[in-house]
Amino acid sequence: MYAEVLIEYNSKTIDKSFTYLIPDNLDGVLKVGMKVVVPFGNKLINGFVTNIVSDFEGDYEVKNIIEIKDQELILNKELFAVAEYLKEETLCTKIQAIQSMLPSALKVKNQKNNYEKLITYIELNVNEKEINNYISNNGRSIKQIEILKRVLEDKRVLKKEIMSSSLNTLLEKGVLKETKEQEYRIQNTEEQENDLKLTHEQQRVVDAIDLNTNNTYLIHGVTGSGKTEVYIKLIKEVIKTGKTAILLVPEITLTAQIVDRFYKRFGNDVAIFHSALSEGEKYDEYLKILRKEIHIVVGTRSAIFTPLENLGIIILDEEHTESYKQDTNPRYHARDIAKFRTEYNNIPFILGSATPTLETMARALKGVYKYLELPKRVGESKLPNIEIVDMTEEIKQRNFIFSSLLKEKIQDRLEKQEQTILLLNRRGFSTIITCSNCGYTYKCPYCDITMTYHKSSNNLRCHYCGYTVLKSDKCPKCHDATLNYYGLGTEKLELELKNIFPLARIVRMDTDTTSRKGTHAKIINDFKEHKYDILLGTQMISKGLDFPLVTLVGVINADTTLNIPDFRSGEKTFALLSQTAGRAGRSDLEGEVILQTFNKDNYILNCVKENDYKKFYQYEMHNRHKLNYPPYYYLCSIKISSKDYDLASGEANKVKKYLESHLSDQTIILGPATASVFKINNVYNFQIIIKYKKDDKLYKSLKELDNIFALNNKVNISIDTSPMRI
DNA sequence: AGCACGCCGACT
DNA sequence: GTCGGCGTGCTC
Repeated sequence: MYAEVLIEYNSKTIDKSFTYLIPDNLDGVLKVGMKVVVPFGNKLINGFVTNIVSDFEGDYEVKNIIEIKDQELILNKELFAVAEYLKEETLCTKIQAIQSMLPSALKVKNQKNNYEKLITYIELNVNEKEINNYISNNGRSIKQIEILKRVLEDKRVLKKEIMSSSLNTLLEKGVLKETKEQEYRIQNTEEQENDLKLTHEQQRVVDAIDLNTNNTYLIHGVTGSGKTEVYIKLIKEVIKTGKTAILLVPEITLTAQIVDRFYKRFGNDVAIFHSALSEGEKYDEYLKILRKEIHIVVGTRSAIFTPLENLGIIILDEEHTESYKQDTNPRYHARDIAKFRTEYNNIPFILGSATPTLETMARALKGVYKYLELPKRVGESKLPNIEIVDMTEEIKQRNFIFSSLLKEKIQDRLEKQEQTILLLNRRGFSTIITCSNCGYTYKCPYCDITMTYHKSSNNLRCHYCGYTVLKSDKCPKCHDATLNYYGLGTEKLELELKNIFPLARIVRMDTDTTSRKGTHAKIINDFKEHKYDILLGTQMISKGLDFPLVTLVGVINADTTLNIPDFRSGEKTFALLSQTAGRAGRSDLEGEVILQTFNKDNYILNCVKENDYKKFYQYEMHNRHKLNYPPYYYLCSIKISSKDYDLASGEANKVKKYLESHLSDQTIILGPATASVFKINNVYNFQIIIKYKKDDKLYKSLKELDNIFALNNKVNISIDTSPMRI
């Protein structure tokens, strides 16, 4: 028998399987999907068995499979299908697809194979009578007798509890023996809680979902509307029938709280995956799945690849979140993989969000997805009241960071012993120019995105289409000479806050203060227990957190995300601000939100204020239609990069010509333009954007391009078929 | 990916 | 005359 093996090397030139002979000792044992060691060239490397065949034709000599690695790991049929889909969609190699689906401990190249955490027990090695004989002999130390009695009584004792030289003596004499057993690093210790009674609205949503067909549902529920309870109920129904479930969540701020809740409601039936887990922890969680010990997976993006068999439902919470898109190869979106798996298994796919992406909402309104709404918060709590503060006026009164209204409200909360959350939108580009007097930013007239400043040439460029204007000395709108780079850090904000409120207990949460493992959860817990009055942070505080005492949310600079050079900046701003506002007033205390801005008349900010998603949707859809953006057109982005400027630019132009001659006339090809990060590590980046509705030749042409550049080691090409930002 | 083979420049 | 540059091609 022969095995076809996919080799660990990730290269376009060997993206195919190689045939090996199955030696007698592995005949019948070796299965498709196993990881094996094989000779390749003059080395031993790893690979995956993709097929087993009885005969083989070829004029080369086949070598033997050496051995099986990671005995428990077997890629099932579905996973292979997912890998194939991933390869086709993202233009990566097959092995890279498989590689990205596995936890690092099981990745194909991994040489280490002792991830199992073993704990040692002590047991009797001889029968009780002999032990008693041994004890009754003279000269046994008190310590020895004590240990033996303990083991006689408990039969099995943790070694670390009785570790001593006496124990070693007993082991050497062969009276006692060691046994090792694997222990999972993560074990649920939460107390079990009973199910909550769903509200009528929640129940209506649950009832509307058919668990036996492959429909996609959008649950559009405002912040605090109790989506998680709906998910729990659905999953309960699914596992009742013996099937399994995957719940995808955004990054860790949210995972911690949701995981707790799942442990409380599903006990040990849950495996978890997120970036804060160690390699060993992820390995253990993966084993629980392979051993079919659990039915539910809760995790971030990569959890969509977990090999749960007999899947019954996939739920993608906070559907609009960007972290579902991987921005390194393979550039997949978890939503697409989830779609694929739900179709494969003929099961429902649930998308949940308070602020769905326009793509999803458009599909829901067209009836492609079933639309389900949770328009009200659970219980007594109401959506917060939102106020917009005009910072151009405040600046005249020398309030540069905090408006007088925000200061007043914070003071009020401090007195009332309630809590405040302050959001600082830090993701501003330093290469964006804003008028600090009126808030004006340069926008491309053709693409409606913020233009980026290039210091060397003192001009502003659109990195979608390449349109360029010279930077003027004065603001083109208010003619004030205050055009500058806008930037403010959380640290500075914290300092300023301490000056104004010296007695307030303030905690800051951003990438600087949460880099160490566990600090994240600690800040959140401490804040929840009211050890602090004010939580100050970046985007990471905007999602999913539930603090009953928070009644005030302040957004310091609501504009920053509006000015990100991206056609989705409006959508992102709406989502971020709505989500952040949703942190206020989640209990019976009423919440209030203050948005500080230089653009008080901005349409999107006013949609946030009125909490009107539909209005935002209409407005933004109109923009997208006008400028041929999604959901009206699909996008694809191609990045061409090289250390050599002329080479990069030249190849980029060739790529454009190639596309123009190969793609449909209906397809729009923009660029090449300088990419949003034009020069990084001395590498120049150019970008071409493709907008298309339907183009049968697209994937074939992209593949072709990719293959051409695979042989070019001076110029690199990177294709993203579902770009989040371009 | 890694390694061998092969064909042209400056050196013990 | 040889050492070594990296372009090309192969690995079951």
